[in-house]
Amino acid sequence: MGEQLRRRPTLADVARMAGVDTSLVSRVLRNDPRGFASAETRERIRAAAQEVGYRANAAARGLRSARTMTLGLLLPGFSSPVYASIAHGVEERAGQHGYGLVLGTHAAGDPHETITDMLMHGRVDGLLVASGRIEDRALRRLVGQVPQSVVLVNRQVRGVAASVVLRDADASAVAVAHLAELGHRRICGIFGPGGLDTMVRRRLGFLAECREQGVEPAVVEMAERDQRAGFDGVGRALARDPRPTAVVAGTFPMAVGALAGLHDAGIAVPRQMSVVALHNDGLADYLVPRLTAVAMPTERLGAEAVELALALVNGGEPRRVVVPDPPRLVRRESTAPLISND
Amino acid sequence: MGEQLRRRPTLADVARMAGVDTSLVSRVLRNDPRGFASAETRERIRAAAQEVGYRANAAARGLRSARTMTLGLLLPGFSSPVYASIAHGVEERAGQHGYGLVLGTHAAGDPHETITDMLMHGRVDGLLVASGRIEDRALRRLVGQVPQSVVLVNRQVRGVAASVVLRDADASAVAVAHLAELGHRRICGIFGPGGLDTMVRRRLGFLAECREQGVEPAVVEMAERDQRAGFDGVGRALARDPRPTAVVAGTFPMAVGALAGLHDAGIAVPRQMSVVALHNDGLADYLVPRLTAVAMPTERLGAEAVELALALVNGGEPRRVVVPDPPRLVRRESTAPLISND
DNA sequence: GTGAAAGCGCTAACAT
DNA sequence: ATGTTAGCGCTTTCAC
Repeated sequence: MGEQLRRRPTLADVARMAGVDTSLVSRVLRNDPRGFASAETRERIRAAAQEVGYRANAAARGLRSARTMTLGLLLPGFSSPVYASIAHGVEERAGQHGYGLVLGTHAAGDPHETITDMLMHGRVDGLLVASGRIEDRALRRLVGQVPQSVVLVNRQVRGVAASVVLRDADASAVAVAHLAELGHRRICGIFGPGGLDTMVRRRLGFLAECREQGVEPAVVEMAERDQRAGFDGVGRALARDPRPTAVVAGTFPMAVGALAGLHDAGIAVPRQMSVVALHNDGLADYLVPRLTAVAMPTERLGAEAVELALALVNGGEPRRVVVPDPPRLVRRESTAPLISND
Repeated sequence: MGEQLRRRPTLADVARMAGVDTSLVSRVLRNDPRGFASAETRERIRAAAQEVGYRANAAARGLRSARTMTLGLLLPGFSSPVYASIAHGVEERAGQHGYGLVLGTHAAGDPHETITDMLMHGRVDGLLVASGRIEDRALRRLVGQVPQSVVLVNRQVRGVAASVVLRDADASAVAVAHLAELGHRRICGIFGPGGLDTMVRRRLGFLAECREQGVEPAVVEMAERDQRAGFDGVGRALARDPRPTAVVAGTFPMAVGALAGLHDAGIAVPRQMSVVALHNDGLADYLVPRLTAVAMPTERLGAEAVELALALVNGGEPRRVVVPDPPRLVRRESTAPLISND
């Protein structure tokens, strides 16, 4: 019959119940190698803990050990499928290491505030920044204060040594190569703002592969990278002379918007215009037509970011990581061989 | 010239620098009403804190005050637009109250583990459960252990007293009324699993409004509520005899799937079949055709859940809240007047 | 194999 | 208006 406690049970409660000292309870419950209690005592302690429903208080533990076992993840918002996927990868891998996740977005407030609060108050052991929107300067300033624990996700910034990115240039190349193989010779790339380094890499990869393939490239640069930007961007692509016969959209939402824009313009996809998205998403199979896309390992991106962050937390050196998995073409219905040359 | 500290500055550092006691620093920095320091001292303390870059240690503060200033949010995953929107509402409102957000999903692991960990270890002051997938029993068990701090979001469970839901039945009614006004007399509702209480309410509202409007209802119940379920579900709807002339999809992704399914079946929307989605999303404007949808106040749902949780944390009584904002029809291109009776 | 004691950084009750 | 004191619950030497 355990005494009924009104308050949260503490180590002391368990210790009293098992007739041992708190320190021993602590060691046993954490499987501390230095806590080699006799099998019998161990059992008694475990039973007592079980009985009162003991749960270590995270604050006390964190205060004492200076480890929160929590990682922070800073996102631009919850909406984009790419960020959802990254977040999923982060959460899963963090969980495998026994780490929890504190989430912050900066859709509304001042990004630098959020960042500062999480790291500076010691709420998290490390911070993953997966937002393209925070200014480089703010980032450098932050990292100047706590260099050991900030990892950039899907982004590189001069002066920040720890980052994980994907093979963006190769993704563009895969898209272009696919279209070239289908016979397209005038391809338009619709990209987001040139200030975002993913976009820079994708555009460079696009241009390089066009040259490689003997394809005439056109580039449209938009101020955003959402559906509307794709919708508007494809209008600009159609105005080009000579008109391209295929489009590479810099993001998945842009491709969705491009599809809508082409439909509104009365251009049939893929008969009159082929469309490829950079990044894949479950939605692709439910669009009309089903969207050909270049799949990128976004979950793994999140997972690798966690690994790097934990390495830093444990005193490792900052590194620039490129997730090695190659981008992979998922062929669906929005691309087809070039038919007429006009 | 401030001494350069290697370690994180603490209250004691600031106190020493300002030539006062730590307790005074604590009070001044928190604007504690009982800490009426002289303007001059206050300034000195603020300056010192600024100089060394003092940030209160969250663990120590949490340990002492038994408040973490953090809320937990349990989601089924990051993908669904509805959950993204709820999460956004939660984060924003929590932030307004100075609360941070710990995120947990249970896409992969055992949901009850995640829940337990967050609440039981005192990492969060309250927990918002926005997952339809966790079994009622597990939920009741959890709430039995920590009744004061668990709020169900978009869900009601017998035995759990604190919850916030939307006017689901009214959303269905809005959709049906719209279709009835367009002349439709045979409407099919495609819903997710009957075990989810949102789905129950939407189906009931659907049937009630059909009766009200003198419309012949058909109901298709799917095991999921994603795009695929909508795709497959619309196939089942088409097989009904007499064939319905309009479809109400129980979720937004289901409507997306339904659109795709109808296209594959060669049924023109809205000429041959009207489609309405329950819940709205930015994607609606970029589908072909643009999707008519019933907008529901999901961000506010999240915000209200935060309010309720904080009320509980502060000793308030659990309540069942229904967000009062009425569902609102957003008319786009996927619905049209009934043309032929066959 | 187990216990005693100190202290992480902060807040709050009680002085003065 | 400011300082003293105690202690939140845990981990960690160091002793025995």
